[in-house]
Amino acid sequence: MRSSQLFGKTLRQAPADAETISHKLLTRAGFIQQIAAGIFSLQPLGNRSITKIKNIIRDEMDRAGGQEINMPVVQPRDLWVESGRADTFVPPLARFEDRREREMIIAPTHEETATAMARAGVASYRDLPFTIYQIQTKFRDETRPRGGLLRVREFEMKDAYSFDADEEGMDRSFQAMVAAYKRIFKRCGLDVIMVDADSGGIGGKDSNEFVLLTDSGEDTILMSNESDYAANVEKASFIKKAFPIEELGEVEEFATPGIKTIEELAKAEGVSKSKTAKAVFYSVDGEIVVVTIRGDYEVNETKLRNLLDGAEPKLATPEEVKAAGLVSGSASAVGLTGMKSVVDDSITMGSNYLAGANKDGFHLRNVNFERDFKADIVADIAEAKKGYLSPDGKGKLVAKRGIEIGHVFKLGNVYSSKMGANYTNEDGEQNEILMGCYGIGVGRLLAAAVEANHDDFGMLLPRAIAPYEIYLAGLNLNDPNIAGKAEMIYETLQNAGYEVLFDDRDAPPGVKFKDADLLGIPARVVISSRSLENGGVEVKSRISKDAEIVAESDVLASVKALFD
RNA sequence: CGGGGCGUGGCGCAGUGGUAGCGCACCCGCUUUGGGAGCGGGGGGUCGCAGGUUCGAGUCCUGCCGCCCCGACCA
Repeated sequence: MRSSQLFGKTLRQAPADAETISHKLLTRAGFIQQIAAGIFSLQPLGNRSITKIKNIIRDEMDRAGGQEINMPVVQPRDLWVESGRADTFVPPLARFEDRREREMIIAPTHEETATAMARAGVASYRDLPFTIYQIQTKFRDETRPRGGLLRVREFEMKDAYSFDADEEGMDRSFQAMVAAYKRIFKRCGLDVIMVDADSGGIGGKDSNEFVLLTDSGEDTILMSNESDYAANVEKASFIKKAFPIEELGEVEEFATPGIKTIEELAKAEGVSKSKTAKAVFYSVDGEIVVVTIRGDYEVNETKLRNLLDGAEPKLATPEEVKAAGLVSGSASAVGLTGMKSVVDDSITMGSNYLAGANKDGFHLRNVNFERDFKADIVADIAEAKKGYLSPDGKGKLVAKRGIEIGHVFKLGNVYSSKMGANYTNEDGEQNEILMGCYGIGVGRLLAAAVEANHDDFGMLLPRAIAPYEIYLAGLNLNDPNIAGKAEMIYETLQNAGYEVLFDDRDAPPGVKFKDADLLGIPARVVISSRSLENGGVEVKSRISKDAEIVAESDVLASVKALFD
């Protein structure tokens, strides 16, 4: 490709509203164009990188036994009613009516259609297992897109779905995808780690995220400083501090004028926060749920939601608290009736707590679980934080930021049971197909690659996903000698199979060098009067400071050596 | 959805009531060619939209829209 023909110009300055490195560089380099919040077009260079990423993904999906399919973006809403997600998916489905007034949606993901495909195509265990995948557009009307391609509303995702007859098969299919994912990220030059994750709105039991650790990421990852334990904060657990159970004291009310928080209470009584039982009130589908957790921990709302069968817990508003007859600042589960009670297991690891008296300006001493208040559910709903003990007993947790590039789920029968995706087993009985699903955000992967690989001058894309492999710059092409030789080298490199961007513009050297650096093309070849005087052609890697001069006849060998 | 910020030429910005400007980019010519060149000439803007105040609005007021950041939320 000749620069003079290339559509898309580089920008000297990034648009003022670009904040993250990848957004700035991808825009300046002419890879992407923003159309609306979270909606982008790909220009030729960006499209080439994306195409390369997609081809790597296809290659590895195929190698892992996947079969490529294609499912529609526009779907009847009925399909989502079947799965139960029509009204619960977050963000809400984008919907419209077609000309026959049928309710349609724009798909944010494709579990429903994939399940429908399997349901139609599978009759017997002999038809299983298989894995299908596509690279397809999704639309999610996020409230807050951010960071250029990092978080968008419309995006291309590689989504794969596995279908198996039994648990062992499902696990095998899952592991095959995990292995493929590791290869994909490695080939894209990304050092990605796999962490435990919450499965959120997709459902299923186990899920793992593939995360690139970087400060520009929006996810918080907790990992052990001594073992390979790593989890998204939504999922992360830890070993809670346990205290000896004392002899249970008698409940005693005392005045606490002006005391509204756990901190104030603990301080006033001269005890650690772990000696308090904190009550937090949530509104869940209009019902008040009281959550009790030891004062030294905080509630993880994702864990709470999972306990409440996926219903969205929202902190109760002051009005709701009041309407329920609760006294904020002095509330506790003691003596409360008619509302659901959830207790974090930290409460069972201590005794004789301080807690609210449900009376303005008063608290209680020696409050104990079971004796003084009960729970409908006792479970771990505490948020892990840095410094806490790793759940595997090895080391402490440290917190890092990361970008979630991929996510894999063991879905089990979540969709097949609701949508009736069954097969006949060896004994002639009907069984539910067990599924897994596996996603990679393609554009986000590119953005992450830029976040991970750049310097002050521009991108440093790995060869596998750079739009071109070689940036060929001829300086002073008005000189017919240089122009002629540059054309010959262009021919030679292309004939050898390299993807070459030939900067044939009538521009000063500085402009060409700056563009070469900005675009992050891994190799640069320069021919100029100076290089010719020095004995030929200059060959330089994007990442190295120095160039080497080689004879014209050795360009090919030199480039090859540089790539090896 | 809560908080904050910003909308003036392709990009970056200046312009606090009186003729819409600057840098880069773009077009033409000449010169120049190793890190975003020099000189000369030129084109391009309903100042986000709609109302209002005023003799007069990019500038003041009201409403709306869009975009960005933080938070909430999020396969």
